[in-house]
Amino acid sequence: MIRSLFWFRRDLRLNDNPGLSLALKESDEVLPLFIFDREILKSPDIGAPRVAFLLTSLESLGKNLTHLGSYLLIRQGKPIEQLAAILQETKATKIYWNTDLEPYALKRDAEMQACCNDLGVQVHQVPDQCIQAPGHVLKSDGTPYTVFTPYSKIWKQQTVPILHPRPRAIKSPSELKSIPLPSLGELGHTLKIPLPAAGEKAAHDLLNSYIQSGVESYQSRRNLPALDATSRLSPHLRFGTISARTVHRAAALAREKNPPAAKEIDVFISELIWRDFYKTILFYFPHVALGSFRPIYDDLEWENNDRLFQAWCAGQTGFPIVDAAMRQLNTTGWMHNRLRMIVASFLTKDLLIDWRQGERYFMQQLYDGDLAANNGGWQWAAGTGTDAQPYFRIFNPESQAKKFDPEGILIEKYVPEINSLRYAAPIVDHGQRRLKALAMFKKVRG
DNA sequence: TTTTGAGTTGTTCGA
DNA sequence: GTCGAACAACTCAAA
Repeated sequence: MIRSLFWFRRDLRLNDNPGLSLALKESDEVLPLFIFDREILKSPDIGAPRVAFLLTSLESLGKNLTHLGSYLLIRQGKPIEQLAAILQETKATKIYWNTDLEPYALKRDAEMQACCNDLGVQVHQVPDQCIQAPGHVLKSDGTPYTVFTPYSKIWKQQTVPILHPRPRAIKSPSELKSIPLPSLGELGHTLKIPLPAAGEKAAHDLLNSYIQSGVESYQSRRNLPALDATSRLSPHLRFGTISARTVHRAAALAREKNPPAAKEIDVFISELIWRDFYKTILFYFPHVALGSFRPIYDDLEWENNDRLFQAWCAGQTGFPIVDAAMRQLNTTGWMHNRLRMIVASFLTKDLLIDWRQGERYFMQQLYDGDLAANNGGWQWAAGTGTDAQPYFRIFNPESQAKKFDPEGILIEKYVPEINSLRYAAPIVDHGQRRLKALAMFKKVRG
């Protein structure tokens, strides 16, 4: 009788879960479990939105497991200690998990692997996060790409892995002592904004409705934040309540069925490739998590004025499009991609504040906050990253607003006081700050 | 090794 | 108002 553990982390689903499928195939009994990691919970990058989304996703996962005749074992503490205890309690001889490519996770998992080696427990780590795992898209000399366009060209030549069907039943060992799912308050957070529907069903509902109407006009409408023209799948991809492969498959089928919309849908697929690209960059160049991809830019002399930073966070800069964007973030836990670029450019190039401060604020406020994607986006905007925006390309908040919110619908929604005396005066002069930013970059470029 | 072409998402200036 | 060039030469990828 073979008894295994399956460790859920960022893959909170039963559909297309390659690690879980493998565990079920190779075992008579599988115990599914999740561990609240104190290390992660106390990170300053964690905010109430993500913890709340996690809790709801776990609740839903637990119910779904119950329907399959199993259950979700929950523990809290240091993963390696908890897992060692569970291995002992169950006498399981194998453990499965899907690979997580973040630096902290890689280190933690390597330690767990070593611990299992000592205990004589077999470990199976299964690639899952990317559609094309790092190593599948490399230059001809075997090294990783650092430029997106050639990366995406090779990416598209690869075959996309098949989807793993949802298990029909899961046989688990008799119930172990589980802690009840903690409440948000118990984890030290309070949620002050609406919580989007979490869990696998919500993710599939979102995908289906977006594929039915939305994806066929992605390219034309994706840059207009006043329209609800994007999929909103990002938190689900973040927590794995849906797999990127599943999203890709649905988009690829829609593309086949609707050839006139192929170009529109290709841009949507391209965003999935960007997701793989930044995960791969983080995997091969983990220093990006702490500093610039190009070390020369670690010498930039940011002003880091705290009053300006607070005004940016609060959406009180006096620049309507920036304030609307920040208020969208603060009140919904989500920000449209076009707006993310605008506020990132504004923080770095107008306020001359280190991109890492903005990166952290985003992580605290976003439901979809993901290290690789968020870091990649911020480094792009700051001009410090791979494929960096040329440093002289500085967004003008006014022309961006004119181009992408021409009727001022978004601004009106989030900054209703726009035409009254109550509205803040601009906290900086864009023209002057632009020149200052150019000078700041010129200094480190010699 | 050397050479060549290209690079997510822009802005400003001057004709 | 519109349009093309400059921004500043840099780095990467591939031949």
